[in-house]
Amino acid sequence: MFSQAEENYLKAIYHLESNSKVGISTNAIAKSLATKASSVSDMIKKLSDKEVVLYKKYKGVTLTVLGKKTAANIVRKHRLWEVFLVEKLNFSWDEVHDVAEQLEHIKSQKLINQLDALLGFPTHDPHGDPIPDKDGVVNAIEKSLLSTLKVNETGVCVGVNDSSSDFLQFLDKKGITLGKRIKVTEKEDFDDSLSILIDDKKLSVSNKIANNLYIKKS
Amino acid sequence: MFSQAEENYLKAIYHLESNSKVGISTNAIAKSLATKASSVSDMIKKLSDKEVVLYKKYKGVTLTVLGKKTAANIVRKHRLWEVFLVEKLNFSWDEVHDVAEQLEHIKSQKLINQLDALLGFPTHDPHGDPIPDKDGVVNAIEKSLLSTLKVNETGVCVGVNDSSSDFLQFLDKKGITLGKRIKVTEKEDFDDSLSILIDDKKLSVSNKIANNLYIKKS
DNA sequence: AATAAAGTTTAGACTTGTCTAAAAAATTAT
DNA sequence: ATAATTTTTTAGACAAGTCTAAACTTTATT
Repeated sequence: MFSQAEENYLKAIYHLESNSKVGISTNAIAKSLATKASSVSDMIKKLSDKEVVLYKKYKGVTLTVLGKKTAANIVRKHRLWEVFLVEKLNFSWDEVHDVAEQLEHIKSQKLINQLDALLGFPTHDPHGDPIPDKDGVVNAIEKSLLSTLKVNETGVCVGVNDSSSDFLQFLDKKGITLGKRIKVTEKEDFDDSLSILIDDKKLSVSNKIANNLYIKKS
Repeated sequence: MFSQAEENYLKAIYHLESNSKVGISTNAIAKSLATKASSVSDMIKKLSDKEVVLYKKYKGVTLTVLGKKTAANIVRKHRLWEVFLVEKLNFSWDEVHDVAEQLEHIKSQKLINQLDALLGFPTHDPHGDPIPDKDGVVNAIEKSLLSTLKVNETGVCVGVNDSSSDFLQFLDKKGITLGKRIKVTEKEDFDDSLSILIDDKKLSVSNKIANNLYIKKS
């Protein structure tokens, strides 16, 4: 059994590992959890004792098979709760994160199995992120950043890279939601902004936006 | 904002106060939370500093208006989650308590308001206990222990005094569920056991059972 | 009313998780 | 290859919450 703090560390390492092939540094974990490197050092020792991470002093940390499975299960719970909040309790996609951060630590296998069933066994959360299955296996779909599309290419919005309220509310305001088809009509060289077509309407989006919106090319 | 530990103390005091008109003793709280009197003494000082309890050394403790409202809100959340687990996730009434103990500490006003709506604004939890409203007001119904019924009186099951799995599963096995009508046909003097009629079937129940089942006389 | 028993509080210690400051190791730059 | 910089670890401290043991109050007994 893991404490909430331990679970949060496992989750952070899990997310960091998905974007990097080498061991995760103490500093990276500290940054991701808004804590200090010294606290991370302490916690890593505990997690190593519990055999969920591999740790060599000064050499960074990697999840063991058990650690990966444990972390995936926390992510699974987080994302299922997000679906629940949006689908059943009428939360918008920018409101769910903080509550799901709390709900993900609730301990009950039956709870999560039944929740999964109630929601119709969803595969993705409201931000387009895949929900790991019971064994921690993730079925990731092919996706690209909008910024990588070339002029005249089209695709469907399938996810976001930044889940902050600010960004999500901005997308809402512009009418950019998951499932919408986007066509890139122009690219400005000097600021890398894009002109896009969405719902037959013309929209201009900055490079920052284009770097945080995932598209499935089609 | 209150920690989980603080919330658990408030809830314990709230429940103890409902069965007693005097200040709640340190020992009573310790017993109810399965902790030690010394720990209770420490915590009571913190709660007193936060102005949710009134405390005079050696004289027991009572909730302030703020404390009562805070505690009622935790109970409200606990019972709404219990309804959710039974109604939406197919838990049985003997399985919900431990999970609701965790869920009651989730912090989100919107979550609980929407959950209330999803459930159709229930007034009672699966064990027949009343759900406090948003202001902490409880609408208790008239109820009596089965053991207080006289021969030939009838009533409807409306609650339990003991919510342990063992007792609830026992009731399930005997077919005694909330809403069922019961008629007392006989009372044995030597062991205070009862003969009852439920669903036109004759059943014998011990005094212990009769002392833990609430009935609305009718 | 004095004493015994029961209940309550305090003192000091321990655990978890955090922090700051300093020491040690690894990396980068010259 | 040595110096400077960055990263990581250790040491010591602190807060929350708990415990045991001892001291202190209150209540019960005779």
